[in-house]
Amino acid sequence: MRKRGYPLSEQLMDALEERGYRDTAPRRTVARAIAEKERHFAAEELREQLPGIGRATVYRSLKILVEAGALCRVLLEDGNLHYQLSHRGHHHHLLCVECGASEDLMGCDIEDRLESVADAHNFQVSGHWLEVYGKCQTCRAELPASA
Amino acid sequence: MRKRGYPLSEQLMDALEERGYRDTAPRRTVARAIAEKERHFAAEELREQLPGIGRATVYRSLKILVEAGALCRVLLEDGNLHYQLSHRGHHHHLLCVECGASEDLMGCDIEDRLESVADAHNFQVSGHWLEVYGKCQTCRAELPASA
DNA sequence: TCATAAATGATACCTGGTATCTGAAGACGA
DNA sequence: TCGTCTTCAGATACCAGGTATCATTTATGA
Repeated sequence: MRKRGYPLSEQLMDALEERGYRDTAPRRTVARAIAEKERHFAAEELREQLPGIGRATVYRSLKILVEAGALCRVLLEDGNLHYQLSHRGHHHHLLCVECGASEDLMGCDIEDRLESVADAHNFQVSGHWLEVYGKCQTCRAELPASA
Repeated sequence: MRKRGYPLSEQLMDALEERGYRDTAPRRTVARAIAEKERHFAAEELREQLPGIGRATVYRSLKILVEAGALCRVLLEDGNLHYQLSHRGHHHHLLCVECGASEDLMGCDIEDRLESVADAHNFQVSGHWLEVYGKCQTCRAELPASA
């Protein structure tokens, strides 16, 4: 849950401290860089942006932030794995293939539908992965060719 | 579409020939190995099973079989990519996390639901990726603990 | 302040996959 | 059946993204 009134990077650090992780300078640097991201990003992209921070540290930080629910993984259409700031709790993404924007899809009824379809196969659902690709509102307006 | 009455490996070869690929001994070997698979499998697993076939050949064969629609990719819960024989056409998988079985989900109405949810966000859907994880009928019967 | 556990960064390694290149094999017309 | 042309195969080098290892540094709490 992103809260207003204090910096996003602090919220990331808080999420780590809640889970017993220490407050260190490299982690703050990573958190600040992530907090400035407006889009989903690749791990390697983040690393290149932080030449002073070790590779392992960047990857470790991403991993624990995902565990803490502050970041989530995004699977791109080309199979690459990206990260983005997360509303905690289960949700999906509408990913724009034009501009890379991503919109969160929360509290939709796709889960219910899945459950009932799976039920019909006597299958007990424990999890799922869903990413939706397409064109966002802005890009539809800019490129109305196939709208 | 898998047809009855002639070997699956022949159907795989046919799918390749339809697309202009040649009928070669290594490809037949790969096709036969794939045809015997009852589960989704990793590329590397297939390769180890075929020590006489070059690494590149195995990967190339998988690639063109996917392009030809005879195989499809499966994203496992742990993020690994596997392959499995495909009913041609768009479908999803119910993947059992206990035994690895996978059931195809065709002609369900999840797409429609996606469309309408996306519509509400002024988002034009062009594609999606969906995998469903859980427990299949057989495993539910064997391990009724959390059924 | 100090002891201790945790974190860091350098680096080696691993996994899964692709690119390159040379020789071999299939396709096909004469 | 032969010759030619194209595709294919296999070896191997390479690459990307990520993890393991380990000596050193740092945060933390008594």
